[in-house]
Amino acid sequence: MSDPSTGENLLFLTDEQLRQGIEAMFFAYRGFTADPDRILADMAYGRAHHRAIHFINRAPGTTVNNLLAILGVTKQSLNRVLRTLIEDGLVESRVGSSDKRERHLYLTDAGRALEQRLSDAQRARMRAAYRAAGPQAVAGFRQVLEAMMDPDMRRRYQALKESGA
Amino acid sequence: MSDPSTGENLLFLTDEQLRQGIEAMFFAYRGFTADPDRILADMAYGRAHHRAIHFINRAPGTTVNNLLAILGVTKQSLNRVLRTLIEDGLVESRVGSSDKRERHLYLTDAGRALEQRLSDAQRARMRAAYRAAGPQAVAGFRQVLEAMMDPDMRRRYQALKESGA
DNA sequence: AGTTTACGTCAGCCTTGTTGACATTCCAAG
DNA sequence: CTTGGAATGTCAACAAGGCTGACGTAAACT
Repeated sequence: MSDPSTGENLLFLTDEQLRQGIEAMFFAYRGFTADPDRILADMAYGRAHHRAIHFINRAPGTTVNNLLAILGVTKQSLNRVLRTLIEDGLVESRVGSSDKRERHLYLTDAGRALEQRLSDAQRARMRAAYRAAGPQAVAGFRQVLEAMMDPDMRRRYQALKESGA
Repeated sequence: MSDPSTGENLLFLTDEQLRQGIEAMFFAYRGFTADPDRILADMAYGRAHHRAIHFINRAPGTTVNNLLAILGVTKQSLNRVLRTLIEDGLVESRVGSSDKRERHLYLTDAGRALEQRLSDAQRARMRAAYRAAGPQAVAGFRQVLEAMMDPDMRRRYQALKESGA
């Protein structure tokens, strides 16, 4: 029953199991983004706007550079998104007080309202999935996801966790 | 210690916990796609090609319509990808024998070779994550992902699981 | 015979990513 | 004080990969 070389059952590491995990990630991610996508489709916004709003809400006053690193896109790409959000009055960009080159980003009331709508929708699905699977499964879920991240992303994730907890 | 209304500890369902789960999905999905993306970048291919190749490999002889439903894109979008794969000799499209309107899709030897390269890279990361987290965490991981899928995607996922196991 | 289905294709549009080039502003080191 | 580099913004051009709409063809169904 156990792998003789390690004394441990390694059946969960077969290629077939890994393939199923890959497909599970694919299908689940689709569900994960489906609800906010529906909300955003009605406005002139897309997933990129959602991501920006999410992380600005999560770390108010964050700099553009920091947001860039978290999102993993170029400044030009982020700038396009950010510009529309600022124009539409969802995000406020304040020049840094100590370092005036930096822009610190904040959600306006309207921005927070949209963030709420989007994250309510996304959390509802997450909550349903968590509840269906139970606390122990959730712990495992988070463990595997963390192990799947690139090391620098894992560091950023941990930092967010600690700041929010 | 336990929620009085249910007699169960529901701390794992707090908004903060859900937010962390959302961020974990985001960061992990980036890692999940990073390795194949690097391979694909060298060729003229993208993530869309990878997905098509993956599912054709997984269900050889699948029809265009079926692939469409699995991938959740329009036929125009899929057709663009499929055409290049056929032109480049990675995918073969055979007219159906019983129903001649249908095209059945197969990977060529070259297609299978690329599929191997891509899925080797992706499975390597998956395997490392699985190994680091352990079998019990993996079970929880899969449970939560399944619960997160849209019902029809869950059905398709289950069907693939059974066909491959 | 007429309708529906499966597929392909043309044309055009949008979001969101990319690179490259260049201006500005400011901090900090020399 | 000057100069180099960092942080930011902006313009332009481009590509991938989604989308809709429209049209055509062949096969199958009724």
